Amino acid sequence: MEKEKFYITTPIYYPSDKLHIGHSYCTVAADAMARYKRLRGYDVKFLTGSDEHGQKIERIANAQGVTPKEYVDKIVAGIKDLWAAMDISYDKFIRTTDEEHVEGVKKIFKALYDKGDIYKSEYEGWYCTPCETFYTEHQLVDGKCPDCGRDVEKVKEESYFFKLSKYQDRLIKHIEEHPEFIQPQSRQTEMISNFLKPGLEDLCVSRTSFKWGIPVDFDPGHIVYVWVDALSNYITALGYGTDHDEDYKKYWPADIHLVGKEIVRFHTIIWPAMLMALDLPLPKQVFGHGWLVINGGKMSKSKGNVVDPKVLVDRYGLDAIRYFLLREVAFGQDGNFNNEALIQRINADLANDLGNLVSRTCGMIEKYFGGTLPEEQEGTEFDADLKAMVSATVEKYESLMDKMLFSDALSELWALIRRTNKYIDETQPWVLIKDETKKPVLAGALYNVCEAIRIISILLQPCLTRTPKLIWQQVGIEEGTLTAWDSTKEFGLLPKAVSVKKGTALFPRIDMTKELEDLEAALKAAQEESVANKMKKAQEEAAKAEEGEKWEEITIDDFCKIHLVTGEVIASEKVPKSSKLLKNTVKVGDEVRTILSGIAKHYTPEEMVGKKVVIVENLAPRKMMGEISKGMILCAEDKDGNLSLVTNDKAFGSGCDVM
RNA sequence: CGCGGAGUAGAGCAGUCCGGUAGCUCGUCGGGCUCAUAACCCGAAGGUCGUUGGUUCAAAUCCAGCCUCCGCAACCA
Repeated sequence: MEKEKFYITTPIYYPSDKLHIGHSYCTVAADAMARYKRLRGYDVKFLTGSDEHGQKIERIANAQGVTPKEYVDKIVAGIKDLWAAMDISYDKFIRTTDEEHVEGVKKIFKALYDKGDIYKSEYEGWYCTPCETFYTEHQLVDGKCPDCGRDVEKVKEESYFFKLSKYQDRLIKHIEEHPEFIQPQSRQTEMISNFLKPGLEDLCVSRTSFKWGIPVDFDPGHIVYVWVDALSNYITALGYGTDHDEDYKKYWPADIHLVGKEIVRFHTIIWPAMLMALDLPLPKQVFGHGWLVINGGKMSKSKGNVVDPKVLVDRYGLDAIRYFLLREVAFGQDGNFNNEALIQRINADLANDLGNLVSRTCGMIEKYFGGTLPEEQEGTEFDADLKAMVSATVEKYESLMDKMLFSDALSELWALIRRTNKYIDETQPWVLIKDETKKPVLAGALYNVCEAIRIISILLQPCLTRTPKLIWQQVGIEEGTLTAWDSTKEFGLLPKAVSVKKGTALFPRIDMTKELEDLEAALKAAQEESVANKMKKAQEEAAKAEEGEKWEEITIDDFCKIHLVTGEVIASEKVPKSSKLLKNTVKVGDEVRTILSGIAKHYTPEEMVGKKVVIVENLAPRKMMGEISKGMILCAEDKDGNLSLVTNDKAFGSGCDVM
């Protein structure tokens, strides 16, 4: 009989830096699901990979003095190492630089073009040469560059567009008729009300401004832009468009695209529209999971709070980290990641509940029976309740795992672990051992505990990849029929004469206060090594060298290029929809000008009025949030980012030169 | 009125779709037990469910308004 297939994917990650715990989160979840389905007897295809093209990669590689390919090869090797360290059981790792992917994308692009869903358009716009940027008519300010205020020239830029708008109605219909398509539900509402209902615009699917990508083979100079390139991976990885497309025929459509909430839009609008255009079936479900946030804030390189999963795995072991990721956060929602919660989970759930259960059980069997239970066993009045709990847990666990509710599934499993600990207390082996006639009862009770542990260990397998085997070694469970998934449905399969061998603690307890400091230091050290950090440093040095700001000596002539003058703020208001900007009306001599400043978090508009400030008079005008700012108000900034206006001591009026 | 998420015990969350005794984990306190990784088991204290109003016999849950936080987007001279 042929097995039922199950195709699950993670996003393909962008190798502009080392991956962080957020990537691990998504990938571990996909892995747990893939393992679960395999254990349930499915023919599973689990795909992950890397999205390697684009301008950003091109730039980083340039800055590091290597070719883009050399750069991504290095990063991808690191990603694969990480997945190996985290026991990610992917069946295929696709790289968008793989030949089969490149060929597939070219064919897909051409097919869409031939069908008329991709068309070439002459995008007319304005170009500012010094800024190297295109603007629409609408964006210009008084017919000049909104950025620098200089003249712009009219240019025509060729681009290919995908007729996304054509599929709008079909998309809405599909989403409404398939409530399971976008999960969780809240994302569906968001997609419809935020993007589909307001109307879709055709999508620009080629670029000429960079080279690192897949060329449009019928139009040299054009590079396939991210949408068609990256999203197609889900089918090119299966050999779509080649002569060996058996996998495509077998596994497509995907059962689940697991993605972060920030890219739900691409996967539920652009990707399905592309598939519709290609006359291919749509994926059955797109599941948008939440983010791991650090103390309430988003994890980001600029905040320097990125957590390196490798550090955690090295310190606490893989299963501790996998458990934490799957257990701590309700899947689909954002969840807090912090070191304290991690250590608490390890101590409370893994060390105290699970680890100690195995340890005390083996300890007693060794101590009371020399390591092997006698065949002669009797039941106790507490058995029925334990057995009922075991079979109820198996059922609930399966049903929750089917819905990818990992946290709830583990929560149920841990209730059983606690129940098993309680069973030991109920049966009181340490009392039974004192009465020779109670030996069969004692043996029976310990047998039941071993049997519960056996079933628990089987259920753990999708989530924890190493602990189940360690448990089997200690409790003397032979791998095979006794560890098959379906064997969880029968209590009492373990041979009566269980032989145990107590090993080292599965999860040693961690000293919280001591560990927190060490962990923090280790995570900091790892951040120092990130590409972003290196790039930032390099940029800072380059900036210092090139512009000679702050540290390099300048001549009086250099200084005279900057015209500083006193001014007086005569009015100030908040810029709507901006949290940082104040729009100030400043009197400078006889002139009154508008200057926008990013100081709304430090000064209220009321405080600003009447301030005698120092401004840069001859700074090129700049447009921000739809307003033109002419000049710049000087502020001092301390190391915490607090701002203090530079004023003049004797409160001279406006229009005085500052030198 | 750009979009979305969140506000429930000291902390982190579930419950909200489908109104009817407010639940879980950690922490705190008390007790039990001693096989075990200072563990395990039992019990207790602790909540005007952000706020105001409405619907209802009954609202954490439904409706309307408001406040606060977070994210997206935009932006930071």
